[in-house]
Amino acid sequence: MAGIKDVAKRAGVSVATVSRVLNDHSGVREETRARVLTAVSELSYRPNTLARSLRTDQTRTLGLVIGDVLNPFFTELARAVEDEARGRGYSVIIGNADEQLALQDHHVRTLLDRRIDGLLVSPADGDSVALREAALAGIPMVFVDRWIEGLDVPLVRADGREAVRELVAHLHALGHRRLAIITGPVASTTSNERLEAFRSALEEFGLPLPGGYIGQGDFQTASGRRVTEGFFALPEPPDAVFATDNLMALGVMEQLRRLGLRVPHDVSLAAFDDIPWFLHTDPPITAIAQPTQELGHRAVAALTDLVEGRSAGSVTLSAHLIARRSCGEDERTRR
Amino acid sequence: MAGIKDVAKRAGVSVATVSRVLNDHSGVREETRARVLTAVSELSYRPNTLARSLRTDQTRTLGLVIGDVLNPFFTELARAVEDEARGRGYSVIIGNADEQLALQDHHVRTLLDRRIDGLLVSPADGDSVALREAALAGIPMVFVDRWIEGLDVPLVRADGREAVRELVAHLHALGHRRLAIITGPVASTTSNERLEAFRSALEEFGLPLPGGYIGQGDFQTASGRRVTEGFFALPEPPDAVFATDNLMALGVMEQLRRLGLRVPHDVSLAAFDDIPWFLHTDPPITAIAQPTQELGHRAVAALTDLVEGRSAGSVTLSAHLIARRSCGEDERTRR
DNA sequence: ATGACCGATGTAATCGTTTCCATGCGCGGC
DNA sequence: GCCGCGCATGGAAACGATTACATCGGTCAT
Repeated sequence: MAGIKDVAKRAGVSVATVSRVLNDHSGVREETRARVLTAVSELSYRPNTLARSLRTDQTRTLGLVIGDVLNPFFTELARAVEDEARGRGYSVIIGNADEQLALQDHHVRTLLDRRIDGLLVSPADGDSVALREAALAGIPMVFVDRWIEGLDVPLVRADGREAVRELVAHLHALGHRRLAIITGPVASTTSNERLEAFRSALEEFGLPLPGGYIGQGDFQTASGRRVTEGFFALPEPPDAVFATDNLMALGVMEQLRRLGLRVPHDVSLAAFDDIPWFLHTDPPITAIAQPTQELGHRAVAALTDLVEGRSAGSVTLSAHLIARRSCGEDERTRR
Repeated sequence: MAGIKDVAKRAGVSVATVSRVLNDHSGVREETRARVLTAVSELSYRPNTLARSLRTDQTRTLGLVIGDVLNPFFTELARAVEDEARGRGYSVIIGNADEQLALQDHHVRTLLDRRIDGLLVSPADGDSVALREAALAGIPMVFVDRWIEGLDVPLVRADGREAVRELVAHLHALGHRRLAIITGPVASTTSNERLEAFRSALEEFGLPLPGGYIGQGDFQTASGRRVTEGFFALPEPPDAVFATDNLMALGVMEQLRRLGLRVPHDVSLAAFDDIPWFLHTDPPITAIAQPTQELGHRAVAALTDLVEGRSAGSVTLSAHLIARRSCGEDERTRR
């Protein structure tokens, strides 16, 4: 593979000059620049980014660590992040944590070893040594969607609390009184926020939230199945289930089908995170939608601010309820 | 950030020795090795992969360019690829082509600029200059799922032809006679294979395939909507539609809903690529399933063979039909 | 006693860039 | 006619690792 020296030789100039035209610095005679450019294209020379980054100490690359690449919410986020980053002249390297702390930390370290300029992360549950160290070491870093308490890192997210309250009101209006929730991992910030909002909305409506109606999930499909199985082994199963992400809602549907239960006839279902398929499921699923793309765009904006030496603050957007038929019929959903 | 020199200084040895213990070369006294290791952890030193790769001319990184990150088939593939690669000591950098030739080539070049050791790609439609050059330049490369004619690059894929024939037989048995297909981009190899298999199966069953029943899509949702709109503007619309990927099937459903048409009552629907949601749609969708994970694993195996100097051959797996209710009821699907 | 050899370590070249500094040249002002 | 200046360019030192080769004691066979 041709290097800058080959280009220099062919153009009859020094490597310094080649570098100058490549990074279009001023002060190169037009004719020289042209000679270099032809040499570049004749050799189809491409600069070695490794060498370049080593020298300049910047990679123009952002790392993105997501919870689960099989979760449509995260892929939509990743798509938005990559688009925005590309527009700003950055590449993105995605790490999929598969909701596992160890795998997340593996990716964080790998990305740091590559000397990425900044890190965008939606941290998994638990205390991440790698992230804590990175934050302390001053790596430009922004949390998106999920976060870790006690770290001074800007956060871009959607506040789902009001939408959860709306959801509870919606379920209550439809006559449901035994509402259950499937949470994410214990220490998950988003899941806890959703649980707290759920709990306080139930209180507001004078409804109880027995321990048995709080199912411990992990944001992945299988846990939705498992928790649902538990719910329906209860002497008095819930009459509505709220899954705090879309993959667990899928698990719920799978298990209900296995149990021969119908939505919303036997039980209602709602999910956090709206995805295109929710419109076409049987029945269409009521969901809380986040402005996923804007989340991605804003997160990249914040991160590049940090990377380029500007300061960045947290951003909170809002989520909203999209009522469909999975919680029963009312005047809004019947059509 | 600490460098190898700092470690050397702290351990009271030369950088060469540090490097030796880091890459566990033999011939370092046990006590020296221990001293180095403590220095490493005290400084929490991590080798700079840029420098390392520059020197050794290998990155232990594979590039993966997929058609569309929003397509569950590709994310499942990406997941499998990353798993397998990690097991073999490689990282993966994903590039999302969004089904656009230009974006695909952008990613291919970016990956090559990063000096990845090998490239796994599911090429988009059309003549890719970047891929052609890479193949000619001898970059270790493997195609997965899709391919480009005329390039001598191993291919790992599933042959869908038999399954498509099965699908047509299934539709025919259910009484459908006006079968339509939504293809991918014109030059897409997989889409063409599916179209040809469809056409010859129709022939076998004595059914016509009028031009109006061949809808030109692009593997993305919007094209499914658009083509469906066209089908139902025809004087005699089809009674069954076969979408050659899952995203276009989603588009079909969206448009049918808009038109107030029901599946399978008004029209049947089947898709290539099975995804978990197809079980829960209204009605569940008949699909042709590929062994996606195995595709990913085998592709990585082939690519690492190439990278590590062994030879690699193409692999062809098979796909199979999963009949559900979206094509109407028969004894297999009723339960 | 001597030289060959071996094991443990250090020195320095190298990978492909960028960039600081030096150099050479032409030109205008005096 | 000389000085100084600016412009275009080149030389060489980094960046942080790996690794071929040199070095240096010490051991052992002769």
